[in-house]
Amino acid sequence: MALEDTLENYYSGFKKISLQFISAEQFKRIEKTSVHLRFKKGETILKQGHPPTHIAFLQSGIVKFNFLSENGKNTILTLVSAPKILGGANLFYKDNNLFSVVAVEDCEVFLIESNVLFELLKDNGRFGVALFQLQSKMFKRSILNFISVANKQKEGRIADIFLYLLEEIYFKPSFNLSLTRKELAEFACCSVENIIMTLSKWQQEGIVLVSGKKVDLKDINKLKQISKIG
Amino acid sequence: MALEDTLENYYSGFKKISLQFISAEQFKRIEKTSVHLRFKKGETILKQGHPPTHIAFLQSGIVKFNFLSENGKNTILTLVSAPKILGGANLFYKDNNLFSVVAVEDCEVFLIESNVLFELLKDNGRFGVALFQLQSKMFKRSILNFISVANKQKEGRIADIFLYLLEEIYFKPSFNLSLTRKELAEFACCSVENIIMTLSKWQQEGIVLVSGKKVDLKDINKLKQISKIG
DNA sequence: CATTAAACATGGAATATTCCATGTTTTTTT
DNA sequence: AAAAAAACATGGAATATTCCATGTTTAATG
Repeated sequence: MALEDTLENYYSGFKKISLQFISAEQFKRIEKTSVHLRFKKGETILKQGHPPTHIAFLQSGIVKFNFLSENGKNTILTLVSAPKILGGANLFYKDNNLFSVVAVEDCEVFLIESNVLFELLKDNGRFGVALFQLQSKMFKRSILNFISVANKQKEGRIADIFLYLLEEIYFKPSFNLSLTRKELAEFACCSVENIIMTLSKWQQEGIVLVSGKKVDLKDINKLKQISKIG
Repeated sequence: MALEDTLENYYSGFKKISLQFISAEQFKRIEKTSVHLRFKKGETILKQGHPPTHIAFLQSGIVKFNFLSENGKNTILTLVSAPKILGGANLFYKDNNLFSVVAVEDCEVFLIESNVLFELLKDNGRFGVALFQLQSKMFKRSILNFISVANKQKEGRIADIFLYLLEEIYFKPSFNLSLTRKELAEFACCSVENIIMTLSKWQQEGIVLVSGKKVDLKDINKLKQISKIG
């Protein structure tokens, strides 16, 4: 297989979406000023506070959106799996990046210069609307998660993030968790102890089967019920 | 003053923004299918769960973004003062409205058919980007508020919403509160008692002067400090 | 203007959550 | 492979928050 073909596969997701709205020629302009990169688990792709010089298209892997508060506390705003356009609230926002994007699994990323994409959007309303819609859809889940955090107590919140992992990240009830207990706590906005105790409790009740990073959601209806009660 | 002139003033804010990006002729297309409405305090402008048939441009007044959870709990996602384009996450999102928009002060609203605006955006990338940026800016504060709710405890959260009221709604330290204590609680995600007790405490400490709906933020630096500590 | 409902206010009991101490297991580094 | 560091796990004390009971004030309604 020629190098060209391999590269082709790298950004095929983004290219496929783009070519629905812009010409091959216009896409070449994006290609020329873009780079393909691999990030290892734990590496930062976009950094909070930095100027939004790049938009990232996530080709493969899983990333977390990380917000570091003044008081040093970390919050995971959302977790996202490929293929997705990243850049988040930063995408169309002119200020410095509101949050960091960090790999929680090895990732392949297509880094696009934001001003190049931006210029293209000005003459391609449909493309802009499409990208905006992709963003909005992604953030809807994030907003719902926040509402969960705001209104429910720990069990309901933890149930919500496991349902999120099932429905948006792993797509099956049995998976190898990419997040540590600490990260789960940062996602559900509770203490690490809450995560551990709740998982132990659910294990005893037969709702989940947990062993280290291995997770098996045994009773999804029960999880949904816990989520609903709050 | 002729009726025409009066109407002109009604949607001047939106017209002014729009004409930077689209032609007068194109704006006429929006005008034709749009209506101007007044909403009294408490009335719902856009309803959660309804199809997103309209986008609202808020000409004057103050509105809250209301989310009603399955368990019956209400959350105020954000508070917004005119002039602003509403529609929220709904604006570019195809699903039914994610939340309600409700007047907390008497409002003047320009209701635009979303498919008309949408069609226009397809041929006017700059206009779309401008609207998207307005949205993103509005939601940035909302995201920061959520992070506050998720990470800080009640005093820090309540400090944050009063700083928000100062910086984004009333623009001066002394104002007539549009929200009830219950609504403040729904905004800060705590109990009504927390709001009342905290205000009493701050009153005694000379940080604020509260008497019914009248609020005077006496020591803004102290509020910022409370916000920072969490 | 009397009546009713809603909003405001206070304090203590009940509950939820975090913090801390301690120990084990797993992963990473040398 | 040993040592160090990080992650995982448990339970009780300390703290934060909500819930409940009760009463007052303010706003809405017939």
